[in-house]
Amino acid sequence: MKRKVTLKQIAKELDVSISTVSKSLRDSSEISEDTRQKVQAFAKLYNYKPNLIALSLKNKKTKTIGIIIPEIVHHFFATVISGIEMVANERGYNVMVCLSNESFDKEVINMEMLANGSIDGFILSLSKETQAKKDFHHISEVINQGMPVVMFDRVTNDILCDKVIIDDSLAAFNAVQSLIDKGYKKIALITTVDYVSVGKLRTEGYLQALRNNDIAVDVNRIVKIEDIDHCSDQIQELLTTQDLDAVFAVNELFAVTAIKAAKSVHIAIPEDLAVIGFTDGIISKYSSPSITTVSQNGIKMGGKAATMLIDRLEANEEVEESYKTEVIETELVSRESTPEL
Amino acid sequence: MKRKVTLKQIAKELDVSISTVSKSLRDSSEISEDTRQKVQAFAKLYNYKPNLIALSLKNKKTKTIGIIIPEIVHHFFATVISGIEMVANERGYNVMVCLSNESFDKEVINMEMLANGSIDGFILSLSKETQAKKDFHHISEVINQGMPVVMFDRVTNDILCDKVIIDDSLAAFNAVQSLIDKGYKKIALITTVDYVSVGKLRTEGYLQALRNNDIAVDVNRIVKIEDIDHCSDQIQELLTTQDLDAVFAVNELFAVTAIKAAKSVHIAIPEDLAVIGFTDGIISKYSSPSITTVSQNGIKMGGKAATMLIDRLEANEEVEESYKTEVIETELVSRESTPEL
DNA sequence: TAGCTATCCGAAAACGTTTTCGTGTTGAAA
DNA sequence: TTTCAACACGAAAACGTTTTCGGATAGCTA
Repeated sequence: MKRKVTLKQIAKELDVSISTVSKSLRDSSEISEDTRQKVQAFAKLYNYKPNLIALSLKNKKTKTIGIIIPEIVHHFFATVISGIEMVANERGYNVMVCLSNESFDKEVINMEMLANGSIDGFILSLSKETQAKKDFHHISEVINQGMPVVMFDRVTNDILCDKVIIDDSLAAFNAVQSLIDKGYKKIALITTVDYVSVGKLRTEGYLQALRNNDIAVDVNRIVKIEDIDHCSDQIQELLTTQDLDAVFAVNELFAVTAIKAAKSVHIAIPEDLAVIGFTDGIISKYSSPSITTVSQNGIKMGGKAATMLIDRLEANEEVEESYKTEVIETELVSRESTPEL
Repeated sequence: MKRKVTLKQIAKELDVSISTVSKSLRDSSEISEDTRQKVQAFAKLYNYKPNLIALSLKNKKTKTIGIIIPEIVHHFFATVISGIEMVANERGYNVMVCLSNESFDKEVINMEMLANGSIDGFILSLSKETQAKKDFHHISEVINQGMPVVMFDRVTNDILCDKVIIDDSLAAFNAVQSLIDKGYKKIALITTVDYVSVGKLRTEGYLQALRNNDIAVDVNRIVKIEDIDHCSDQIQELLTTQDLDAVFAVNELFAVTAIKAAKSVHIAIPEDLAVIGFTDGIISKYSSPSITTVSQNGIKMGGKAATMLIDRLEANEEVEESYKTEVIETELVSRESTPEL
């Protein structure tokens, strides 16, 4: 077992000073060709690599990005991480991932943990609990300490920082409009409780689309799911009690659950009922029938978030103080679940 | 913007030495009650938190675990991370995640990156390319440097270290046996090319099950997928050219692709053809029909891997040198795709 | 030969901790 | 009054870097 070699050891071995070794390895012109070569050869032989922790301490830069997301077992968030990681790696950064598990407390703890020197900046998406509580002191705190933060998807207006979002409302509007264009009229909505920001926005898009087409909004056709694990019953009730020809679900799970619920009460998809979802996950793609969905492009979101964060980290001076909100365009991916009527 | 406060600043402000501040905050009995209280109050007021990077450098411990996985956009790996993160957090560790994207080079780069001080130990699953190349020098190197490594799922016998796996062969055997028990006889296999370790093992389990039940192995019923993105054609050909009553797929994607392919050629699932998969992902659960599958329990694997790693990191001495391989039990989750015949 | 410049290298500070050891003061015991 | 222990605190080293500055040597010019 040979431990990692340090500058000091090389210096001792070669009987020169630490400074000389450091300079040699960085090809400083201060050092003679001879010494440089000798040191470099020795370093190569012993596979010297500078200790990143020491560098972090010295430079006050860790070259690491902290990511805090509600859950990783969620295709959308996984794609976002993937996007972040790609850009980060390209630009010489690593990522630390923390999961809030939708808990406010864990979000706070994780942020405080990472804020104490471990990372240069945050990319985060709010937990449900945080959104419900509307308590963002932990975020404003790290921003106050001069640490850049980029929020994505689940954001809040209460915090001023860079953001990457999609136009949830518009995307929902377009989705519902596409149903209407295809001839559907009795369109139900399966959405989340209102405090989930994206759920609320998507609901608004749905309502707007109906209104724009002079379709009366029937509250009985709207079901708001509180507990995602037990949404099946509520959805089934919706499908059996209401006369519908289409369903707009604000996420993939609601969409596929609707399909399963429909099948169990012998409603044929898509013949009797069209279904459209949100978030382009693998379920929609591989479900039978495959589900038309609003694609969020997590890779792009993550990549954009990382770019914004790193750009800010590496901005020469803190001249440009203005925060931007990037809107990633969505795309309606047409699949089998929404044929023309 | 108030930057993070350091010991030095507190010391200066209170006109005492840095040592006194440090000791006061750690409740050392060396310091008088008076001074201690004064310092602690001041520290609290200014929200002092020790700089973790400085601690890492001093203690030569980062309290961070490095994770290297082939892909994060893969439900199984996401659950493993989730499991790791849970245990790690409980024991005061953070995680850094790197993705190899199934590339050998990126795996190597990531490992070298993290090995230079950023982390205390690795948890990793090999990329396909690494498995194909059989080049593990980067792993043995970090182990040689005294850094603990725990491998999971995609492991190799060429490296001695702690491992967490499932009994792929046995699990596959059980899956196929369950089909046979239900009366299926003409069972096809959709598997990967051989260099993917788990694919090979699962194939062996399939073969063993057939042999044990005196069912002749028909190579025409075995299809090995090279490119997962274009597996559809190969699978469709299998289904149309062979006379089958069941299919065993070594992963979820193959299983669901088989279902879609079957539907497209009007083979009814599960009436005409039963399907069983591997890896308990969301697709299997939400597919229609839902797919019977071998559940791998990624949470448990991740948790176990983290426990093993941290235990080793915190072992008093390097007394216990013996590496262990933990086998996580799998479970056959019965769903709609495999009714009794 | 005196002085100057160029060349090469080392000492030391800094980043923020923790910890060991030393030191000065105080009070009490002898 | 002397001695000693207890108490309270500070100096400094250490972790591994980078970088600034100063110093030594050599060769050259005047």
